[in-house]
Amino acid sequence: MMKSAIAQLNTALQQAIVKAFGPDLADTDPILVSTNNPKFGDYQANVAMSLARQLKDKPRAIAEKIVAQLDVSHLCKPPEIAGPGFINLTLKAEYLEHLLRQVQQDPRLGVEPSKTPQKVIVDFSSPNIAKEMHVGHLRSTIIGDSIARVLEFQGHDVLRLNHVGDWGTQFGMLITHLRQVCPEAITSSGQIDLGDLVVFYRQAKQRFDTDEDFKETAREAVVELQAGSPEARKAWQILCDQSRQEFQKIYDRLDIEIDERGESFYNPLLPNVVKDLKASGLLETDQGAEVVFLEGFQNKAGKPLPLIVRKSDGGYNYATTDLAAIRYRTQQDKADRIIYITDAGQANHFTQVFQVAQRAGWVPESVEWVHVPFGLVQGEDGKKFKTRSGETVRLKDLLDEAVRRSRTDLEQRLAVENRQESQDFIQTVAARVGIGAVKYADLSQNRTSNYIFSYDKMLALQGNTAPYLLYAYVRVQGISRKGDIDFDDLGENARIHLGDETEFALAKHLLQLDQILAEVESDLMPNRLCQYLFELSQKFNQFYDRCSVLQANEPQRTSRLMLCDLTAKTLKLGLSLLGIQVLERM
RNA sequence: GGGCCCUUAGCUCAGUGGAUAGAGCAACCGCCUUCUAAGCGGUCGGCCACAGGUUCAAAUCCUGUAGGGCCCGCCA
Repeated sequence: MMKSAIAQLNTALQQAIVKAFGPDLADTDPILVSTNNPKFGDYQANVAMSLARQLKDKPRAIAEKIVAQLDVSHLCKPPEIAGPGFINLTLKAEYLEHLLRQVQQDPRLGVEPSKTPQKVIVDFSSPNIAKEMHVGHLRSTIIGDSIARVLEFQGHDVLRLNHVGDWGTQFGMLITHLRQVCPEAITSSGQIDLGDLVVFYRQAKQRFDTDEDFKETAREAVVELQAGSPEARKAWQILCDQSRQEFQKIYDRLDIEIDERGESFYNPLLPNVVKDLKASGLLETDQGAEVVFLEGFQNKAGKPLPLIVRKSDGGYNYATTDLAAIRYRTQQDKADRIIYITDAGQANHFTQVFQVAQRAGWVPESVEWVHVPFGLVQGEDGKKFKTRSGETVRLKDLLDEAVRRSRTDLEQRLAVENRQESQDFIQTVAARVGIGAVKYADLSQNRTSNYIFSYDKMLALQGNTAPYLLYAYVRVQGISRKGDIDFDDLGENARIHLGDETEFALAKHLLQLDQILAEVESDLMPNRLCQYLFELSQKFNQFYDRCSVLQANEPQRTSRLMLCDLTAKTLKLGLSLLGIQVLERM
């Protein structure tokens, strides 16, 4: 909504510049930005300073000449010139009221879908078969889901892909080990749970690292599997199914949808990847391995670094799989934008793989490839997040703990306030708040930096947390219950009239949703949406504190009800794009 | 040796060219006969790591330095 206001102001300023200084300046950018302080109005045009040298005049004089030609009276109060030559613009109340009215009648809250919808692939989560999901998967899963949700809302055709680690040497050792110690686990399904599997995996890994004979047998098992032996194949299938069921439990809890397309999917395509690299002349043999030498990457001796696409033992590795995936995603899926959500440590790998794909001519110019990196999850000591005994934290345990703590907080509050609530209510609120807190804590940080994980901070009842935002939403629902208000039926003549400064602040913020979503769409930074929603909640709480709603006289009462309704709808939509569900009461 | 990222208030972090750098937490002081005080207001707190450069304008862009993290040939 405010995007259109900016566009109109931009055009008007450009016209004024031309009127003042002639057609030579037709393409001048008015440098129109939001102000950082309400006392300077809503927007400021900074163009006068930038033109000073070119026009050989003082910025303030230039600003005056522009303002003399500027006609924005239908949108703004009279422009003011301040400081060295800023042109300050303040939107009129009537114009804001008009915009708010439009937003309220629009199920998309004034956010227009993209005019150039794309086919987008979001590659995220990607746990490994036969291993538990742990904190390391948390960020990819949560950030990827949110980015996918925003892009879907913006009208793009999004394919959410789970590139699970379901292939490779680990299956050789796992199958070999299980044949010896627990054969029933790989002959029929449902015999062992993932916890057992993880233990077996650990044992297998240890044997693989220390026992040469075992290592050899495991290698043979890999070959067997790759050759399609029915028995090995079945074992592999069972292991995958078992893990898949466990992953699904986590995804269900997190309310995340994702399509599995694991590494094994690309298996049949790998030989052609190498073959085509050879045909393109990029492939070289080095120390028995098939490699492509990279441009701009050097090893310790200063020689070009190779990307290995076929190991000396003839096997393929993750680089090969990723190359096959890039090719499949551009050529079969016809993706316009491919987004990888992985930790920052893989930045080199992706740059390298993409370089090779590009040099091989597999990626059209029009396709945007983007690695969305994120930092490590650290404990409160700043070190890698571990349990007290030094183990990796299982995602399941992490979520359980968040919900448990959220439940304890809630029960204490109920006791203090002498409230009686059903077990069902307690369970639902604890789960939504706990899971929401985990998600919000992660999403609200700039993802590129490391992230210090703290239950206490994420579940804090005040500050930039999920509970704070959820509470703002609940407050609106409280008004609706108390006043028996149907927000969808406020009457034909319902109008917004802005009076108090908190009403103006809230109204202007509400109208910025479209800009924020456009930013997230291009920058892929969900923390901007978090920041927006947090500020919205703050502005709502300020309004709530200053302006009584139900006790107000008409037409103020209806106007304020509309502001409440818009706030709630915006919070609900925004939170849903973060993958967080709201509550009616808490 | 090479590459990527980070360094902003006591703590956790926003802020990728515009006015006196912002939140939250922590500390201290106020505000519930009134829609859930899980709230609101206020006080305190910063050579934006350092040094140069570009610009009318730099926390923001460029170069260099220091400190921290991560990655770098057959794991993913």
